Amino acid sequence: MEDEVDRLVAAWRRERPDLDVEPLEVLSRVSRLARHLDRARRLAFSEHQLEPWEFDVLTALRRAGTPYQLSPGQLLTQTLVTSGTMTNRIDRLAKKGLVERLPDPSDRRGVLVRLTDEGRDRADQSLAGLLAQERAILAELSRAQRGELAALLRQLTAPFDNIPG
Amino acid sequence: MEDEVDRLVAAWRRERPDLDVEPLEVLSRVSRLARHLDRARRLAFSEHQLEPWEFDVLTALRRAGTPYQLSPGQLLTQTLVTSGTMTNRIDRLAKKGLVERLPDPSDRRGVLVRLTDEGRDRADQSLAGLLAQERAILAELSRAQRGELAALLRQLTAPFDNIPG
DNA sequence: ATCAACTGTCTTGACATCGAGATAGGTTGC
DNA sequence: GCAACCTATCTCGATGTCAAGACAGTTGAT
Repeated sequence: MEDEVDRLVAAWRRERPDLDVEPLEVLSRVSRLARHLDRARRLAFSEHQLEPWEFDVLTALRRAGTPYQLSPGQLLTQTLVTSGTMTNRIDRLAKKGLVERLPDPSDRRGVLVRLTDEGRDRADQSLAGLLAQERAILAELSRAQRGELAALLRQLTAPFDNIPG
Repeated sequence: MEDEVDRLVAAWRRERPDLDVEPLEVLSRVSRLARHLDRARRLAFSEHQLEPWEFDVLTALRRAGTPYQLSPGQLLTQTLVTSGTMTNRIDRLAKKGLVERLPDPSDRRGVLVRLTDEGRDRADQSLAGLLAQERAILAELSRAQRGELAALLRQLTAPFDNIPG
């Protein structure tokens, strides 16, 4: 089945036959798929009155295990946003009572962000919903294909995640 | 090589062993890779004093071929933004002299957005830069692997691009 | 001890995006 | 012809994000 990127690549080959646009076959699909996923996630979370950015922060804390706390800095590397954005996110989540800010006992510059009980419940509930939706999207592929795809993507993400970028 | 998603999945398996989090192996990588790509693109385009959103619009018009014009509606489906966003983008590009707005002769509700000569040059210059950068990122994979990856991604994007979503 | 360099978090202002609704023009069936 | 519906684009207000810089606290070299 053809997709929008097939059309995009065909158009470039017509307009700029001098260029090799093969990289777009992979990376334009990654960007476009991510945008589609964002929209789908926004819809899935709206049942739980949660925004995608709230989900990202709450689940990062949930994954940390008891006592469900991380520094803003640790949250940055997991969510790939800037520090100003994270400060703002924590403010809003705190105002909603889903997290609380505690002083870091071992570094007086530092802060620890801790999930409240309600925050933990919201994270748990919405994760199940997200997984159901993602499973539906991935039903296009066999289990073996999903494994292959994950492995290929890992080769591309690993350099970003390991070399400090 | 391990990436951040491996750590994320391992954490969920420890914290929520009752859930099957396999979908995250694929889709969390797609989302994170897209964010990394955004940052890399922003950097690559800054040499040409161009923002990623400007690139997206200018190249959509460039791909259309002479006379390099499309309706705002056609630009929407290619760039996956809302109509309000597109109006705003066209306004700003027009103010910079990179596109111009013309009335659609066949539909008086409609508008045609046309690339100026300078807009076409900027699109052509920045495309070459983007491709060079993307090639570097994809050097992690063999040509055959890139082909496989593109094919697998196409299976996921095709439903979004074809069923009106 | 002290000073310079570094780190972690927050502040600020500019700006791009979204969603909902407004407006004007087109289309269809009767 | 005309009424009801549809479509294309734009307007507006709210909001989330970023980049750059401020600030307090920490670390390492001397």
